[in-house]
Amino acid sequence: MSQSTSKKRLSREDSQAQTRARLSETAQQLFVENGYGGTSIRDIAERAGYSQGAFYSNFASKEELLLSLLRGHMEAEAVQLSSLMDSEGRTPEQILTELESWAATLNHDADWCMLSIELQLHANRSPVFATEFQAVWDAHRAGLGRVVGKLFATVKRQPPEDPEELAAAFMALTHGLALQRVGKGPDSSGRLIVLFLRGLIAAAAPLE
Amino acid sequence: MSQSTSKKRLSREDSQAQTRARLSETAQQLFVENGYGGTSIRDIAERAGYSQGAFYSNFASKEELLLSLLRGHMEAEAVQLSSLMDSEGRTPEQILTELESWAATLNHDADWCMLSIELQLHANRSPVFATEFQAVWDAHRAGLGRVVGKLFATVKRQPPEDPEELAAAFMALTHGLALQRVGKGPDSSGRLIVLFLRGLIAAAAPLE
Amino acid sequence: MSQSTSKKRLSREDSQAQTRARLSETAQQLFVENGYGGTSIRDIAERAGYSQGAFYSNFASKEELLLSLLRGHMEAEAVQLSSLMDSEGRTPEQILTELESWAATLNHDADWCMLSIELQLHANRSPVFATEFQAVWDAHRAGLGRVVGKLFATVKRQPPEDPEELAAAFMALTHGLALQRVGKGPDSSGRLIVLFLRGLIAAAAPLE
Amino acid sequence: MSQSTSKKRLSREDSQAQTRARLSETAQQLFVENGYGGTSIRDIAERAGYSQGAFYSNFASKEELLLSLLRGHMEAEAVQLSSLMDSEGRTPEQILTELESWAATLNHDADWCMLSIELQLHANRSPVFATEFQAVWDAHRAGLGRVVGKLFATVKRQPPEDPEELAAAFMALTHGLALQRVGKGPDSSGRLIVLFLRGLIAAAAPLE
DNA sequence: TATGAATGAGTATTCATTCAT
DNA sequence: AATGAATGAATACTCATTCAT
Repeated sequence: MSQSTSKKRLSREDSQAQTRARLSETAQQLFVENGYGGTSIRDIAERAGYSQGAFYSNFASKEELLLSLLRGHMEAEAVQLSSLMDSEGRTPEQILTELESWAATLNHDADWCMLSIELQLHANRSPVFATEFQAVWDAHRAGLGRVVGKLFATVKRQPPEDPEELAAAFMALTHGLALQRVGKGPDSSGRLIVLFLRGLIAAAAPLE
Repeated sequence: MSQSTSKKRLSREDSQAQTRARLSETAQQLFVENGYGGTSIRDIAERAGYSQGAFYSNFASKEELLLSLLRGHMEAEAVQLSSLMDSEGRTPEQILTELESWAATLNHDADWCMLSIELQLHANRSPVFATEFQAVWDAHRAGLGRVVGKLFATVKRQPPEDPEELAAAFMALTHGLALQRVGKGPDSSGRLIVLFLRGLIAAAAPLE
Repeated sequence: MSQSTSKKRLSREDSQAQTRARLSETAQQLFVENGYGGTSIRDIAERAGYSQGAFYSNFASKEELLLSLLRGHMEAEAVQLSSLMDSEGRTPEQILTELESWAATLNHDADWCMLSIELQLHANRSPVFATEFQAVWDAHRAGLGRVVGKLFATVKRQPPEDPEELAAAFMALTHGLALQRVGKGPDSSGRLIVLFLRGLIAAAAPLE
Repeated sequence: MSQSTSKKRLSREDSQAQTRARLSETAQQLFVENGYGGTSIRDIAERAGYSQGAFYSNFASKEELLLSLLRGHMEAEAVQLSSLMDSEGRTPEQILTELESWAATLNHDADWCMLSIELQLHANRSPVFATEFQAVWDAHRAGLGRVVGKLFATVKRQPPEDPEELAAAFMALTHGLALQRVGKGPDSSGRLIVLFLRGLIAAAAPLE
């Protein structure tokens, strides 16, 4: 009578999904605030309003939780990249505008960016984590690289570097700026990426 | 009897300075390897070959040691920046080459760069540390900003952005790339900075 | 409708009996491998292929399960002892051979023996358990004591000790040897018991 | 001035030795009472009147403490065995009496015996521990084996079994009886060992 | 100045057990 | 009857820090 679509009672699955989601969310906040190493499972559970045991009913370990966040990260970014790529026949100006708003969106929630830094730092320390991380990272880099390559093709100029390397540089710029910015002013990485890209195009040799 | 200027026996002061130096050095390595939070005072003391007590004879706390490293950081960078600035009458090409080698030097010891990231992360967490850190950071940013401004002046172009902001962007790029690179290939931040700068110059309006 | 005597579907009772049997069996293995204290209910349930809840549907607690194993133990041993006792008119040689094969059987499944040790250890710690354990133990000791007494009567010699004490000593020997033997060579307790018994007989005074 | 032989102040070494000794002693009691697995480091430290950290200043882990107890065990037993062996020209009766008092002494402190069982159980579970344990065990077995061999030589009889195997059987008997006896009556293992030995001698063939 | 034993709060993780489904 | 998410206390062990030597 009272379960299924009711708002009061959640089915067991939904209830666990909720617990898991709340723990994930809280963990993400805390990783950004205090770093991965500086965040204890007790902190996460307490702040999310659960027992420590509840954490272990949902995640096998702290690292597994980080991996789970990484996967969420990956999915969100894949969505954004595909919207940068899939529609045809845009002008270079349109592509640049979209790139700028891509960076802005990514970082409007500055937390995403700091989390990304925590992920990178942890990948540098845990080989297990590094393996999964690398895959996500490479995919992302390749996706953004294709956008950059497409931009140069549209303006009929030769990219002065492997577009993937340029993409990696833009990601690095974004992360480095997030590190500087924490809690301070607004994010300028979108604007700077566009500025740099315009410069590269201006200095690039025409195709052929 | 046997101390003072002898080479065998160090004066008490020198001996303490040596202890302090060895602890600092070891701490820096460990912060880079394992992060600030991931490094214990016991680790530092043990790896440096001292007791934990020796650590507390030289530093009031772990954070005080980090501040001490920050000051060393600052001095080293001030030296490098001043050598970028002080000689007159260079061609734009020379300035770019020097900028490239500046980035290369800074990161040839990639450790410096990762330590810088640890410093930034910790500044985001400890207000006490943040204050001291900000001063150092601002000075550095201003110094590098002047170099960038000088470059645009030399080529008689209008910088497309406050030179200090560009300087911050290059530092961000350098840090972001260091994060990506750990343990992997060689550093490419110098090359990329020069590439971006050439682009900006190519796209910049002439002065007046 | 479709259960009762069918072979495909077990009646609800049979199905629960099966669950209980599988949990018991698995628990016994694990107690032997890791000790009573070293075995968690989760381990038992998981290895048996059930949930933790299923455990609590069948046993009130871990100790209750141990008691259940103890009762199984008791029944099995009672069967073996009665087969040592019930047939009349055997020669001493036959009795000794049977004793040897009793020990061998008991320990061929060395697990029985290690479980017995775990039971004893736990009885030393839990008064509740000790009470039930004592009853089983005493019955077993009396039964084996009668076998020993019968042997001395058959050879018309005076036992040099209360036959029950001798029986307890043989059980102790068996357990002590099991403890030494774990995972190693074959069990020699049967042979040693016979060796010692022959000695006692050789040294014993004739009756009257 | 005031340290060294003073009773009030212990030197740092002595003070640590005392801490270590108290922790060892307490641990031994608790291992006997609750088993190795059933004893927590918190229990040990609390009962001994120290912090948990003090435990880790003295022992690297719980297992290392067990190894330390094992070594103490070994030394104590070596002393007892050598006193069984070294004086010449004893009658068989004297040797038997000494064997009886050996068993009695060993177990007068019944704790030793239960500890020995805990050691054996743990050796069956931890390969690291097993290695060290085996060495001690083998030495002990060989020592007691020599005593048994000497006894048969003295009475000019052929031992019906490798004396070392007989020795192992007596140790097993002692341990098995300790398991039965906990908290109950007095130890009878010395008496039983002598009884069995007399029997073996009575049944043994004369030397050549 | 340097030592390192000791502290007490903290770490990640596992436990037996409960209870809504 | 069986499930498994959740609990809260316990586990072994590490931490930064103190202080008598």
